[in-house]
Amino acid sequence: MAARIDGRKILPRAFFRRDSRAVAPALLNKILVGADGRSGRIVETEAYCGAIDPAAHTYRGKTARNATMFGPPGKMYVYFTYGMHWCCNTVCGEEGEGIGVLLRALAPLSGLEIMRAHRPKARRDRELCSGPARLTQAMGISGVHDGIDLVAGDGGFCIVDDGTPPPRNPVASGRIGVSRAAEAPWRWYVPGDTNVSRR
DNA sequence: TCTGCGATAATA
DNA sequence: ATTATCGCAGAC
Repeated sequence: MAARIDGRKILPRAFFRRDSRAVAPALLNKILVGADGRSGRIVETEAYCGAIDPAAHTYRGKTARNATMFGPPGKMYVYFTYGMHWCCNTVCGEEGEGIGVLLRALAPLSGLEIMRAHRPKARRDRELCSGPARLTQAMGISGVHDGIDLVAGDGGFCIVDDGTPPPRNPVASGRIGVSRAAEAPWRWYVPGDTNVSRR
C-alpha cells in the first residue's frame, strides 16, 4: 500500500527509477510538499542525463558536490550556483547513473504567507516560485536538504499525486541557462501556466 | 513589458 | 574562466 498524506499518494521509488527524460514530463502537475504547510504544483522541469549530457553536473563523473546524484533514485539533489542560489533536483534512474530532473517552477498551492516571508521581493504570487532558485527560496530548500529522501519523506519534503494527470500537451523546449547541448529539448512545462519561468 | 548587465563564490 | 540565476536599471 502506497504511503499517503491527506489522501494524496506519495510518489513511490519506482516512479523515479527510470530515465530522467521520462520522469521530467511525468512530474508535471505533481505536488511538492514541505513540512510546514507550504506546497506547490510542479509546472516546469528539466532532465539532466549524466554521462551522455555535457550540460549535466555529473557529466565528468562523481565529485563531492554531485555525489547525491549518483545515489538511489527518489533522493533530492540540492546544489549551489552563481554564488548565491540553491536549486533542487530529483535523482532518477538506477544508482550510479547520475541522472535527475531539475525542478524549475511551481504554481503555489498552500502556505503562500510563509513563501512571501521568504521572498519579500515577490510582488505577485506568480513571482514566488517561477524559477529554480525562486522555488527553493519560497519552499525553504537549501544545502542542508541535499540527499534527503523524497519517498520516505523523512527529510521534510515529498512529492505527491492528487489525481491531476500530467498535461495532455506538455511543451518540450531547449533547457534554460545551459551553453552545451542547449538544443536538446529536455525542458518541459505546462502550456499556459503563468508560473512557468519563461514564455 | 522587455532587454542588458552586475552580483557573488564554488567548481574544475 | 565558467556557471542548471535573479533582480535592478533604463528604454519603450
